[in-house]
Amino acid sequence: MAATIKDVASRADVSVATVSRLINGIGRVREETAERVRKAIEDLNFKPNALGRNLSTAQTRTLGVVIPSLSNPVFADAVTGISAEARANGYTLMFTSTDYSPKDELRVVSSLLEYRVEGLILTVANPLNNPALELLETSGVPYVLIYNQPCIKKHPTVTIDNVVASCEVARALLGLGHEKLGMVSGIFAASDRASARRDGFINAIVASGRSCPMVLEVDFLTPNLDEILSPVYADRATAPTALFCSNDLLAISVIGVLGRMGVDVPKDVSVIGFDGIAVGTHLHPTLATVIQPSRKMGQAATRQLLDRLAGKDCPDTEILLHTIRLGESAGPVAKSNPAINQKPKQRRFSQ
Amino acid sequence: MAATIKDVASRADVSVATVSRLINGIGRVREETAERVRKAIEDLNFKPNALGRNLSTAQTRTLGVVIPSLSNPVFADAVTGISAEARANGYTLMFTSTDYSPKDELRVVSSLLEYRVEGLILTVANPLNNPALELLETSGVPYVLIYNQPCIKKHPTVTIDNVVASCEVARALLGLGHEKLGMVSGIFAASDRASARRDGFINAIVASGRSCPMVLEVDFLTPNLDEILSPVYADRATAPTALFCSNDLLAISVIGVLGRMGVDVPKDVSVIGFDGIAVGTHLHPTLATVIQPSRKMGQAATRQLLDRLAGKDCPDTEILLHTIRLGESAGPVAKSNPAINQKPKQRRFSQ
DNA sequence: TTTCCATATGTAATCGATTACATTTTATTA
DNA sequence: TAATAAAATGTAATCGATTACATATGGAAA
Repeated sequence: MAATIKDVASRADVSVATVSRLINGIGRVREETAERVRKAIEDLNFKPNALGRNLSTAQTRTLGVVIPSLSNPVFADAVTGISAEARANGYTLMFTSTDYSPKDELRVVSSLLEYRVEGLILTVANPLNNPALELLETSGVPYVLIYNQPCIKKHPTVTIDNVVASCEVARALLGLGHEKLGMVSGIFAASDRASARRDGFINAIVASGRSCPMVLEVDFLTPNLDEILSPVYADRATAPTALFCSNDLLAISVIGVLGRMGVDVPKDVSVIGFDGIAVGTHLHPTLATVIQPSRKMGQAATRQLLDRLAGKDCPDTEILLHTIRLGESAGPVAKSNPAINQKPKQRRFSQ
Repeated sequence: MAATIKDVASRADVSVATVSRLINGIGRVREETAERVRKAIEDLNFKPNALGRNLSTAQTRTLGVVIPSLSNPVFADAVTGISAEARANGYTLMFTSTDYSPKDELRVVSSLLEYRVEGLILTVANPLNNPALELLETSGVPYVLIYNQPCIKKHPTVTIDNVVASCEVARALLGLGHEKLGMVSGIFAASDRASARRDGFINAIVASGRSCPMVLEVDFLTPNLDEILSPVYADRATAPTALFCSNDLLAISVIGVLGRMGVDVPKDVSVIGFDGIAVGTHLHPTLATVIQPSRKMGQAATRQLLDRLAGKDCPDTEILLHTIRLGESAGPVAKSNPAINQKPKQRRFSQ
């Protein structure tokens, strides 16, 4: 099949050692010989077999990436950062997505370990009592979590402070005069981020002396947002005038659904998301959000992983800075209350 | 470091052959012995080293994926499809993005070949005279293009018919009564898709006896859309009443920019995109577009690649069906032409 | 008990590189 | 020119699996 180093060696009439030395630029090779070898490589269209090399050197120069899904641009952005930083350092990625399934997490990590990735970057559903992470710990292969919340287990993590950011969101909305706040969130069980964002949001509101805001939990994969939001906004007098959504995609959907219900954003309701995905800046109105430096996060995680591989010791948790962007979708609360509209309504409270 | 098959063998007091047989379920092993070996594997936390296995079997069960960018959800969706189909067949992905740089294409393909991926799925900037594809051809490793246009070189390709789809877009817009059509496109040199979409669009219009529409080429990475669109829409009497954008992200940006310029979509101008990314359905107005079955495309490409690996022969070009979605962003041309720019008011659509 | 065969297990070559060490060739110096 | 150092190259073990083939073991049939 493909040419091997032996084929090259015999064609150039040298030993495999000489070919190897030339390929890797180690040791000296006479220019005359080198020329012969180069020609043989060219002629045979030889590419060194990374399997042989890796087996011999016990280095694969390969990193594993495990994320829930590429459908959310926030992960895609992180992977872009990881990919760039990895390639800049001569590493190739073995990539897998888990569709938010913990069972897949374990299977996938196990498979990556067999391929002897030198390290892994991952986002898991929940880092607490996570079998995949436990497997990683016993295996001794370095890894870094991104997006996940720091937890008691002290997994190496690069992330932002979701709780603080969500507090800031609450304060910003209160600062705009909103008194009736609400949160629309993805499933908490599937995401420690969503939980942290809820906690920060609620805490800030409660700390300000107000009562607990309405929290709507929606399954992001099959969103029937209409059904959930329309009863709430049937009575505008009691409905929230500002909604915090646990991620930008959700926020965009919420704005769309509200629009179709005749509720204008931001005139009637302010909406703010979380993530800072690029498309948000192009919308009209532009999306208010918490910007995570996703690409940089991927880069930083890769950087840290490479440092760990090099034996440097790194802080367990690396917190990157977020930014709040008060886009056009969030504005001051409307002065006057719209016409009263009474209808029985049902709400789903969480927590 | 990590336990090897030898460690397991000596701990279970058997030969490596027996361990190997047990792991792979080949041949017979006495239950009593099997139990000892299983225990040793458990005790040592042994994971077979894929490098050794692959070297010996000359199979890596690995596929390479090369795409321009994950920032466009259309590629992310395809990768999702690839990932799912690959995993279902026991394959792992080696993933790389090229940032639309042909130089990176070659480098990256070369690297994947060294890792001995069994096949590749890729989207390149331009399949004509592409060094990366030439390398692939001489190497004999099977590959399948996705999204790329079929060309003279007969590369195996899974795609939709961009030309036909764009013709349909033109006809649909004409059918809505629009006479002044325009196209906003990404750089043609960086994408054979963009070129094909332009060609189909223009051809259909010219074939209908009308003159060539306005075509605006914009650099997608640093979009100064305002500067390009505002002179055009300074004079509404001559400006296009319908814009075809070469992809959805661009269409979303265009709608945003128009909105900020006081031009309402779809009342003043209809906008239709291309790709069918998920977020488009959640916007208000929902995005009119050409839906590519991206996920399915990734799946089909993987399927075809596996078939090729299995020695089946496949058609060079596999064309999947697209769908035109006339979302709310495209509507009938306005009856009367506003002589003077007027500020848009609250929009309200039913259905 | 002996023979024979199926089953179970072991031995050692192999995959394609790297690399320590040995050996040969070339250049330098006296 | 011989002695010696430096440079160039070769030999063979090694990485961790698989697997063809050889051998050992045990039970059934003769």
